[in-house]
Amino acid sequence: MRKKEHSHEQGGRPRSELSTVAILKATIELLEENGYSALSIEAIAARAGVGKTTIYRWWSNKEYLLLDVFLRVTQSEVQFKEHASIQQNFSQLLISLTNVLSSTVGRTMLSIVAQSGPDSEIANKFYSSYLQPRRHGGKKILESAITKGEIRNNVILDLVLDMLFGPIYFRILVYKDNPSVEYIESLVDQVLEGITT
Amino acid sequence: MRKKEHSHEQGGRPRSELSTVAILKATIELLEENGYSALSIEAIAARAGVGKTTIYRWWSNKEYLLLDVFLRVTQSEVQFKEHASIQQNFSQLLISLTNVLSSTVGRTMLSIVAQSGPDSEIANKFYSSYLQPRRHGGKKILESAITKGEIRNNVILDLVLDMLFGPIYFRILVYKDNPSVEYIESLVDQVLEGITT
Amino acid sequence: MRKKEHSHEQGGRPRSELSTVAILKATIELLEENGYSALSIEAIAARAGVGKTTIYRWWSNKEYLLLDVFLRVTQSEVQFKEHASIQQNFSQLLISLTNVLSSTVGRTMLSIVAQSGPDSEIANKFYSSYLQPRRHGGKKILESAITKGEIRNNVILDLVLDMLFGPIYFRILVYKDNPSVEYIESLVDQVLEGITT
Amino acid sequence: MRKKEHSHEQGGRPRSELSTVAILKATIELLEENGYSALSIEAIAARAGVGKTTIYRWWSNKEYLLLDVFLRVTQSEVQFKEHASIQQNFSQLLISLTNVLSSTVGRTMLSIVAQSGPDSEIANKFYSSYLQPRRHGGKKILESAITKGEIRNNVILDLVLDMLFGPIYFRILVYKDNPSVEYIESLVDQVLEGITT
DNA sequence: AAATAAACGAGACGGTACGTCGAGTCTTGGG
DNA sequence: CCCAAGACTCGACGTACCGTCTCGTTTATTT
Repeated sequence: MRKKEHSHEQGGRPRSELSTVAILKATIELLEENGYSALSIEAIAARAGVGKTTIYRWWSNKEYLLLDVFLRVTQSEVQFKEHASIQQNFSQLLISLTNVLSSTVGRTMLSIVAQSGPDSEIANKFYSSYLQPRRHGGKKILESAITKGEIRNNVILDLVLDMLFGPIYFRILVYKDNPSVEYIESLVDQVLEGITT
Repeated sequence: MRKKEHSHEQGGRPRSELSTVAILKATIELLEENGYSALSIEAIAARAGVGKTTIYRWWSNKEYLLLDVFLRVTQSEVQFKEHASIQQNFSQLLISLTNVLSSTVGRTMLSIVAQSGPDSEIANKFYSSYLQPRRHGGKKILESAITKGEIRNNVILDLVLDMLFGPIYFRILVYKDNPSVEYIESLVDQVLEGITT
Repeated sequence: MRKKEHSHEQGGRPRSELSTVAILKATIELLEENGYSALSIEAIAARAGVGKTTIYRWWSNKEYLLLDVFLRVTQSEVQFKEHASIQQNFSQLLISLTNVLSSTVGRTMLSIVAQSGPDSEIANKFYSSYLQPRRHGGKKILESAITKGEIRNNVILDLVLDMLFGPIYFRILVYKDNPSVEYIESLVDQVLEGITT
Repeated sequence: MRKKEHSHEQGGRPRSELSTVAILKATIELLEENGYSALSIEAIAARAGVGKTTIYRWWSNKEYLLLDVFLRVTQSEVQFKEHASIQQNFSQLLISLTNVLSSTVGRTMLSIVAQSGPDSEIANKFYSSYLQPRRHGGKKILESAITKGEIRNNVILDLVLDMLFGPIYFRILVYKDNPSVEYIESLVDQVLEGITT
């Protein structure tokens, strides 16, 4: 489970922002250098010049630490442009997703989720904080297009979204072949082919 | 790397089939009971009534052991029926794939692949022994349909295959929601929608 | 080589005296019960209720541990009584030596030294911490007797000391027949026979 | 315990002298190269080009193998010259003893004996095959001298022998300082000093 | 200013599992 | 029946990290 929120209402030394940043920085560095399997809390603490206790005080374990790193690194907005075409909107969404997930931190985060069990809190945090917003953005694009009559109104939205997102995850996670912009555009075109009016 | 092939041409006690089977059996049992993260070579050896050395003699590490377990469990044929419809052929292919990959061993194997680096030998073995054959089966179905004129001849085969396989992997690996038969049939229908003549 | 001295000047949890004592106690117990050859660090750790790491943190290996046990057990003074006779002084020295070396810990320590190479650090520690002081005590007795004119002044001191100590070690180490008080007194008498004026 | 005698009366392949010699040779070589603690049956078998089984068929363990090596290497006679002086007889006896025991094999054998328990079969074999004969030789020298009236007839023979042998073992085993010829001659002189008429 | 209180670095602690080594045994085929 | 080869079970090795636990110290807020 995740660490209890520490409030700081009645006295005591406040949490050190310096340490926090050093820890996150060390985590990313060591991850890039040696990969997730070789990543140890002890090494992070040493590199960050921090006691192990400080890490455990704020994060329950490596996975929560990685989740935090991931979320801090990828705090970009999900924007949806009303005036752009469906293709453009989807391409932009998927390209930004690909950029994030094909980074070292992104791939690591994905593989943690893949590793985790069905009701894992970490996976749920990842869904609600990262995945759902992007998926919701995709849904908005589709609904807007249906309203405009550009897309058939009898399509199963979740299925269509899976056809758009699924191949991206698949190529990154399983095939280790990060999708190019051309790939993404072809994918969007091909999916739209089957659902346009 | 993988263990060197041990030949048994001149002399020496032959490899014990009994031990081999006991190891594989113990691995599956412990995996089902406690999950991959709690799976240790020591526990496998103890459960199998086998020395640790015997495990390390034949498998470099847990991952190769799991790969071996996976491949022995899933040695089914990829059949392709000429007379069945494209829908039927694809549905059958994806249903069988889903059954395998959503099992405990299957999901574990997938997450090992997800965890592994880009040029991992383990991932390559998994591709060539399991993934490629299924994908090749899918390609054959498509090509046959193109020859029959049922599918447009300007579609990008690999992309279409990604649209079929991708969502399956995605739901199993990331969403932990194993695809139902209905889901798979809808998926096949929706993909075909965009590529039929 | 021996473990580096750990100081505890700035920070860190201090070394646990409880664990240290438990380890030394367990070592002695297991040694008495099963002998040195059956003595394992794992068993000591288990018996002492201590992690193996804690043992390895403070002692490089079984031999240093045994040396430490030996020295803590045998921290007796080497006293030399001016008013007693040479015979009495030597008998007392050799009896106390025999008592120590014919104990389980003592014999074990001796056999470790016997086993060790010519420039072994462990043997040197044993010499300087235990052997040399007793030998020095013997030398003092001889020199005092020479001054008093009771012993010829042309004897080779080291040789005489070897004639006193050698038989003791020999009987304990090789013949496994611990010298009795009578044996020691006869030995002292016989040696003195050849060197008195 | 020691290996049962293998008779070779009713057929079967006879014991290979070649293998036996190769094993003994390999044992000595590896002992000289790396010391006793690093000496393993596996290494001996490999160096000798011999199966481990062959070693275990004829020797119960490393210690018996070493004993065998020792006895084969030191199969010299204990001669006693009637016409030589007591000094000369003892010096010769102790010098030859020193030469044997200060060799690598000799020191190893001694330390095995030192290590062993009080009723160890290996130690007993060593006594009866090697030590007792030399000691008996020493006793004969003393008795002959008493008969001749050169030595007092009230000395305790075993004690005198201990005073001669003890220092030698002591210096080799504990002090790792092999006695020189001069040392031995001084020792013999000093001991005789106390027992001559 | 003093007292309180929490966070900090350091690092020792009990554990678990690792991957390796060697012991002594067993099982082949071959001499 | 011996032998080389080599796989077997078993037990211990010494190492790496885990997550927890003291320490003495530092940095705030509250009295």
